[in-house]
Amino acid sequence: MTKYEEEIYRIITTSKDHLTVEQIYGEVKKKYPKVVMATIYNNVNKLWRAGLVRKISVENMPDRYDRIIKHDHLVCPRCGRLTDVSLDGIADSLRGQLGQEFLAYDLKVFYICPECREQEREQ
Amino acid sequence: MTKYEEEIYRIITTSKDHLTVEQIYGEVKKKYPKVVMATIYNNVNKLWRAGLVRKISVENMPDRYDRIIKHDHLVCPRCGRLTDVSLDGIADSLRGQLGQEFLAYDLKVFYICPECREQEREQ
DNA sequence: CTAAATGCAAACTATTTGCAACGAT
DNA sequence: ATCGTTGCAAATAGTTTGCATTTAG
Repeated sequence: MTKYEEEIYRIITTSKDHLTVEQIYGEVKKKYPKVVMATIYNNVNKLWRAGLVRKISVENMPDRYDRIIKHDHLVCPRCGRLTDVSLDGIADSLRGQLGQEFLAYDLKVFYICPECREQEREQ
Repeated sequence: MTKYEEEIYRIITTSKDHLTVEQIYGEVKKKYPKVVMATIYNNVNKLWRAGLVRKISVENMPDRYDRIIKHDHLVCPRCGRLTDVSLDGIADSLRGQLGQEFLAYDLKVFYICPECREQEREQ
C-alpha cells in the first residue's frame, strides 16, 4: 500500500460519514497538500476493485465510500444524508426466495431524516 | 402530457429492459428523428420527479429507468444486466425492525447472471 | 396570445486517461 | 535500472442550463 492508499483507506474506514471523493480529497489534502483529484480517484478505485471499500450510488448524488463491513443504509432523499442501519434476516430471506446463489445485496431504505422532519415542522 | 413525455413514458413502462437515457433517445428518435438528448433528459426527469418512473443507480453504470411498480432487482456486476425479481416480506421486515416510517426501499441483489456464468464456463 | 416545450449549443460535474517526472525498491 | 505511483492537463461521459424558436391550447 502506498501512503495515499493507506491514508484514503484510513479516512474511509474511520469516518462516521459516507464520504464523496471531493470530501476525501479535502481530508487527504490536510496531510498531503500537493495531492490532486486524479490520485484520489485512482486510489479509491483501486481500493474498491480490491474489495477493501464499498461504493454507494444513490440517484442524483455523487458516489460515496464506506467501510466494507456489511450493513444497510437509510437514505434521506431531501438532504442526501446516509445513515447506517443493520437489518436482520434479509440475507436469509433472499437465500430462501432466490433459486440461485448471490454475491451480495444492497438495501437502501428511503426516509425523511430527523433533521429534515424538524425543518419541515418549522416552516 | 406532451408527445415526448408520453412517448418516453410508454417506452420506459413497456420495455422489458431497463433503459438508459441513451437507449431511450435511440427509441424516441425512431419515431421523432429531430429529438435531442436534452429533451430526453428533461422529460425523463420530469417523469421521475412526478413519481411516474423509477430511476435505478448502480455503481459505475449510467442511470436506468424502470416502471414504478414495486419490485426488486438482480444485478450482474459482470455485464450490468438487470433482472426483475419480486421478493416477499422485505417491507414487513423493515416495518418491524425500523422504529420509523419509511418512504420506500431499494433492494439490489448482485449475482452472476446465467449468460456470464456460461461464458465463464467456456473459457 | 400566452405559456409551456423543444432544439441547440454551451456549460458543468463527475470521472478517466495519457504522459512525463518521481520514488522506492 | 525498473516498475508502479503521482501530478498535471486534457479528454470523456453524463447531465443541466440558457435562450431563441416553435408548438399547443
